[in-house]
Amino acid sequence: MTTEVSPGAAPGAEDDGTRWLDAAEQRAWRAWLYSTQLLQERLERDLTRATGIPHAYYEILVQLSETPDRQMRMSELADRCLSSRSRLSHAVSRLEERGWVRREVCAEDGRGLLAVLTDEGFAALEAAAPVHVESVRTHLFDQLSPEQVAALEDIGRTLLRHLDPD
Amino acid sequence: MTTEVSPGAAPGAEDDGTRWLDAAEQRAWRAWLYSTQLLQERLERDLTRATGIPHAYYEILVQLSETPDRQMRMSELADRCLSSRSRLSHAVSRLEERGWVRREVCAEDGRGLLAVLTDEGFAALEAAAPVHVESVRTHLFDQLSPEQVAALEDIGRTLLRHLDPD
DNA sequence: GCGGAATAGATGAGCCCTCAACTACGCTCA
DNA sequence: TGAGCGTAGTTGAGGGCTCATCTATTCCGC
Repeated sequence: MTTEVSPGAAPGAEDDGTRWLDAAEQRAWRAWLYSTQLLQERLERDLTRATGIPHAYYEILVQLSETPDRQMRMSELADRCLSSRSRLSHAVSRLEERGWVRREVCAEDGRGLLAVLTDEGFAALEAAAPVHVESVRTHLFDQLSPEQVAALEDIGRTLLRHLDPD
Repeated sequence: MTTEVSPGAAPGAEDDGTRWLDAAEQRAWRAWLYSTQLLQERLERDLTRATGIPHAYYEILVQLSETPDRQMRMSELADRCLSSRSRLSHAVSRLEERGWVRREVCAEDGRGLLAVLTDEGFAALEAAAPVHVESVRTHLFDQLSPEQVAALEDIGRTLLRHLDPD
């Protein structure tokens, strides 16, 4: 039994209707699975060790910082961070405890809340950004040729059209 | 402030020594980050909903099933699963509770333990495999051209040489 | 053989995430 | 105007992971 190849693929190749992976797909799958897992763990570890900020929280700070008044509705923030509402709610609570974000009531919609990036939060992001970029560069872009970078973008965009059609 | 581009990149482009990302790198980074995140979440959700098996546990069952006697030293299993010793130890405990794996003392090394895949564990893997392959095919390979699949393998291998030089 | 370093693995605290409720507010239509 | 439905966001339980720590065993040099 292998991951994605039929249990009997080598000898008998029974047909159970499953579209098992061929050898090239199997190799690509393993390469993607292992490289993304290791890269994510590496980036996460570099960032948290140096700054104490998990990448998911870093992403929240980034999204808020990119907005004109450094504030955003919770649900829009969740969408931009590819986060569930629940996850964002928990995360913003933690960021509030650190004093990096605060919640404000939303004037237009009594149900809504605004997440606001504080000056402390912005400072934390400014301190973390160079560390994180260096890590991304070291473990990703320094390893790839310009052609590979272009292919990576192409593949990523292709997958996003399917996974997140907006 | 953007993720990987200097805070002042647009107007002043101050030089603080950080090797910020250029526009193409920024696009590739976002495409990789979002697509891997969504794809992993999607595969994880498909697998756990249909079978109750998290992907990390599935990987353990796969590795054990690929070995001749369906057993392996804990530390080798951890290496093959790209897992920490601690993570594997916790995971095998959960798998033992389900009756899918059992631990056996290792004859050659009194410190060591063998993780053994049970018949129930093998059956669980056999049931889960078609579901998982279908998910991988639907969300990954059905979306990509053969050239993209080849590029994906190439990029993954390149990154693995750096991240996991064995 | 014996003392110290290295290796194998387990364990528990703490953190993050998911999932399934749950509250609160707005919108629509009779 | 108020019943019902949809939307915004929160909450708590439960599970998986990390990190530091701990025990047990083996290896190695003297």
